[in-house]
Amino acid sequence: MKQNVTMQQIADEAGVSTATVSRVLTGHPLVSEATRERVQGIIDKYHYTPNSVARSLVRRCSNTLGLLVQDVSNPYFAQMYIHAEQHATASGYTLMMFSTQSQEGEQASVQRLVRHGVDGIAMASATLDTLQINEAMYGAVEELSARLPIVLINDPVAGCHAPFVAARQDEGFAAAVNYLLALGHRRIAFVGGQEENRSACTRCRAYADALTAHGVAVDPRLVHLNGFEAEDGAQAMARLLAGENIPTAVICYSDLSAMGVMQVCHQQRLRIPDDLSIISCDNTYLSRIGDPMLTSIDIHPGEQGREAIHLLLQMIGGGEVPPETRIASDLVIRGSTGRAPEA
Amino acid sequence: MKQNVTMQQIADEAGVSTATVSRVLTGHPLVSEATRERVQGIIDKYHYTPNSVARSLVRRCSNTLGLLVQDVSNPYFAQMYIHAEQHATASGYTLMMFSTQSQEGEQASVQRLVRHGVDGIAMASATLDTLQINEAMYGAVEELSARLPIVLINDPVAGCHAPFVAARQDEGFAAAVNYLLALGHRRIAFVGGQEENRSACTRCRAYADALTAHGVAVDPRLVHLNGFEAEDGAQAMARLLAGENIPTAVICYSDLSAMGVMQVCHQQRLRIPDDLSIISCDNTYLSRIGDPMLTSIDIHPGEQGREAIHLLLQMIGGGEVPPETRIASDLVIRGSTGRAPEA
DNA sequence: TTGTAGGCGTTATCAC
DNA sequence: GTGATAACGCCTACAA
Repeated sequence: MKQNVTMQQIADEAGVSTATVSRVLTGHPLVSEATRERVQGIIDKYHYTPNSVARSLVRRCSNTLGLLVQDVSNPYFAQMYIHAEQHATASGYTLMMFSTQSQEGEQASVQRLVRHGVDGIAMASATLDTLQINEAMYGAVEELSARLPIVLINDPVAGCHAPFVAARQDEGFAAAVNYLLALGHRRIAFVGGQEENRSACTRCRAYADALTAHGVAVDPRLVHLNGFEAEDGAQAMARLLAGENIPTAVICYSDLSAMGVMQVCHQQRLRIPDDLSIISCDNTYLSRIGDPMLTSIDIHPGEQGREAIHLLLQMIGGGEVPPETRIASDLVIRGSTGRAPEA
Repeated sequence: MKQNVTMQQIADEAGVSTATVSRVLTGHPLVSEATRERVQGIIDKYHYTPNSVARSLVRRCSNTLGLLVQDVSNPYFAQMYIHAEQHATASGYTLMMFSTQSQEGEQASVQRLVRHGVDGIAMASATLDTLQINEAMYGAVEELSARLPIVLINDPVAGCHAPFVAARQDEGFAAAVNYLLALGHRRIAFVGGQEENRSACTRCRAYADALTAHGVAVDPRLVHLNGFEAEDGAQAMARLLAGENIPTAVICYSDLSAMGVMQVCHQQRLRIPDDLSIISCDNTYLSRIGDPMLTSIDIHPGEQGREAIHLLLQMIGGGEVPPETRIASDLVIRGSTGRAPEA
C-alpha cells in the first residue's frame, strides 16, 4: 500500500510552507498569483487531495450528513435516500445512509453516525413511528438534538422537540376515500400496516374519518392492519374474499401491500377495476409494473428526503427552521380504480 | 450545540492521564483493575465515546469500508448492500454505501470514499460492466488498488488486476435454458439488458450457447436487449407478440425486465405458464409478488456483497486473496414455468 | 502500572 | 503575501 501524498510534501516540493498550500487549496485570496500557480501545478501533478479526516478534526465539522432509514430495499426509502443524497451532494456534503432493518439496530446506527462525526442526522425512524412510547429512544433523540442538528422524517412525536418533515398522509387517504366514494363504492377495505404503527394508524384513521364523514359506517371486518409485507397484503385480501362483506374497493397501506392484494386478485380471477378497485400508497415504481397500473397516493418520499437535508443544512448554518414541514400528498389516478360494480 | 466530552475531561475527572484513559478504552492489559473501574465509571457516566475522526487520523485507518452500487432502488443492489452491511458491522466495520445512479457519478463517488478515508472499497461498477473500454476508469481502478484494497463485484475486466467476485451468470442462464428445453420449449426469447453491457452479453451468450448446444437455432427476432427497466421488458414483450415467431417461453435479464413482460402478458390475457413460460433473474422479492410467482435465477446478490466485504477484510489484514471468487447460481422454480403448449 | 511527549495531516492565528 | 506555531482529539513509544 503506497503512502498517500501529504500536504508537507507538496509544500516542500513547491518551496513554500504548508500554510500556503492550505491557502491555495481553500481558495484563500491572500496568495500571489505566481505561487498559487506553482503550488497548484504540484498538486495536480500528484493528484493530491487533502486528507478529509485531518481536515474534519481541525475544522470540527466533516461536511457529512447522516440518514437513517428502516429498509432501503423498500423502494419508498430508496427513493427518499436517492433524493436526499442528490441534494446533499449538490450542497457540497456527503450523505451516509444506514438501513437499520430492525428497531434494535437503530440506536446503534445513530451512535455510529455520531462517532463518525456527521454534522447532522435525518431520521426516518422506525422506533419513533410506533405508538408504544419508547422512553429510551425519546431520550436519546432529545439528548442528541442538543448537540447536533436532528431532523425527524415522520409524523410528530410527543416529547421530541426536533423539527420534523412529514407527508400529509391524512389528506392523501381522505382524498383516496372520497375518490372511491364518488365512483360509487361503499364497501371499502383498508389493508396493510400495523396496529402499533403510528403511520398506519394515521392512514387508517383518515380512511375511517372520511368514510364516516360521508355517512358510510366503518366495517371492522374490512380493516386488516396485519403487516407491511406484500405477503401480508395477500393474506388480508384472501380473508376479505372469504369473508361475508366483500369489498368493492381496497385502499392499501403501501405499494407493497397492494402488490399482495393484486396477486390474490389475479389468482382468483378478479378483474381490476371491474370487480375490485385498488388504491395503493407511495407511488413508487411498483405501482407502475403490474397490470393494471395502480392508482396511488404519492406522499413524495423523495421530497421528504430532500427537505430533511435542506432543514439540516439550514440548522448547520445557524438558521432557524420551522418546527414542522408538511409535504402535500397527491392522488395519482391510474388503471386500478373504476366505478363500483352494480350491487 | 453542546461540546462533546473529550478524553482529557475524562482523564481529569478520573485523576489520571489521557494515556490511561486510552488504555482503558482499547482494553490494554497493563492497567490496574482499580483504575480501570474508576475510569470506566466516568466514561459510562458521560456516555463518552472516543472521537473516531481523531482516532482514524492517528491510527491511519478508519474501520470504514465503501460500497459502490449502480442503483439502490433496484432490490438486487439493495440486497447486496444489506448483506454487505451486516457482514461489515459484524466485523467491527462501518459500511458507507453510495448509489451512483449514473456512470458519471461513479468516479466522483470513488474519490469521495477515498477522501473520507475508507480502508477499502467494493465496487459493483456500472462503468466497468460495459464492453466499450473505458481507459479512464481502468486507470483509476488500477491506480487506486495500489494504494487501497479494492474488490470488484463484476465479471472479470481485462486490464484490471483487482480481485473480483462474480456470480456464475452463465451457468444460471444455461440451466434456465436447459430447463425450458426439457419442458418442450423451442421458441425461447431473451428480453432485457443492453448490447454494450457485459453482464447482459454474458447472459445472452449463455442463453444462445445453451440453445445451439441442443441443436436449437437462435432466432435473432427473439432477442431483445433493449434496456434494463420494467418498461423495456414490456416493450420487448409487446413486440414479440406482434412478431412472426411468437415464443413459448421468455428468459429475462432481471426480475425488473420480467415484471414488464408479465404486465404485457396480463394485458393481452395470456395465461402463464399455459401460454407462455417466464424465467427471470435475480430472485429478489419482485419474483414473489406477481401472479404467478416467477421461476428465477438466483445469482445471490447478498452473498456477492458479503463475500466482497470478506475479501476486503482479508486484504486489510494483509492476507492473500484469490484473484477471482465465483458464486454459484441456482434456478429457483416457481409457477411461471410449465410445459410448452402443444404447437 | 502510569505519565510524558510527540505526532497523525490539516487549518487558523499570529507575526513578519 | 508568507511562514512559524499552536491547536484538533487521540494513540503509542519511551520514560519513570
